[in-house]
Amino acid sequence: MPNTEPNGMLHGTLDALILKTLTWGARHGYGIARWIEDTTDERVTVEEGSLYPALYRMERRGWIAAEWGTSELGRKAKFYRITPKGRRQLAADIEQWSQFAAAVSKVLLPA
Amino acid sequence: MPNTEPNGMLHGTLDALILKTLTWGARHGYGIARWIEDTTDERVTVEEGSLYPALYRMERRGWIAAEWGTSELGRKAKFYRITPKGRRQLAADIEQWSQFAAAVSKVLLPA
DNA sequence: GTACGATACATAGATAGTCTTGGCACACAC
DNA sequence: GTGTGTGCCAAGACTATCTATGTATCGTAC
Repeated sequence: MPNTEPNGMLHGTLDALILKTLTWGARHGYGIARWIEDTTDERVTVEEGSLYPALYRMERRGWIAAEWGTSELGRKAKFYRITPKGRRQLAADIEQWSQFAAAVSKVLLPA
Repeated sequence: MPNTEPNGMLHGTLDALILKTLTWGARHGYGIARWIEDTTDERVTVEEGSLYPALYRMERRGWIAAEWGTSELGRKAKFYRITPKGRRQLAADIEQWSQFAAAVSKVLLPA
């Protein structure tokens, strides 16, 4: 029974998830969302109304770069790749997530 | 070097952190914030502008109950305790956090 | 005697990001 | 010819956090 993630828990982690996805190669927006959902067994879902604003935001900040191309199924699609600046951001985000997740778990799941 | 948590990463977890804190006994708002920061080695900080609205919200929802009393230092303070409804909510929140954190870590920190 | 930091609560407004909903376009299967 | 999957986009609502500020008391240092 997937979809354990309802409210705004993605807050602050969506960017990192997208950046990390792109380290495996360029992908279009739709493909990014599918990949994240597949990888998390549908426990993290990415709504399109969250995905595209996030992509614009990150492109504006220079973390990713976009280019129009053709999808595997022959459709017009915009492909994103991660930039060097994006990789630095990702590294910082991952460090931050690790610290934060460990801290929260220490409170919520004490031995 | 504490304070690794900047932006709105607390989103969706603050309630659970507060509820969990109260399972160790009734506390006033200020004490809750101090306890969370101490327990996480200052890696999670709780701003007062986030704390008090959260307490009101949870009281309104019946997850916690408030009562005026006197602090350890002899000051007037409002003490909160967790209700049975709050305990059920906490259990659900913890389950949700575990699933979510595991899913995100699977993406961000692959072996 | 006053300036400061810690304790303790409270509110207003800004901010930011996600979610809801809807629309467009194409392809394929039934 | 209808539905489902692919793919993009935008407007607005929503919600929670953060910033900033205010109140008040107390102890301590100067």
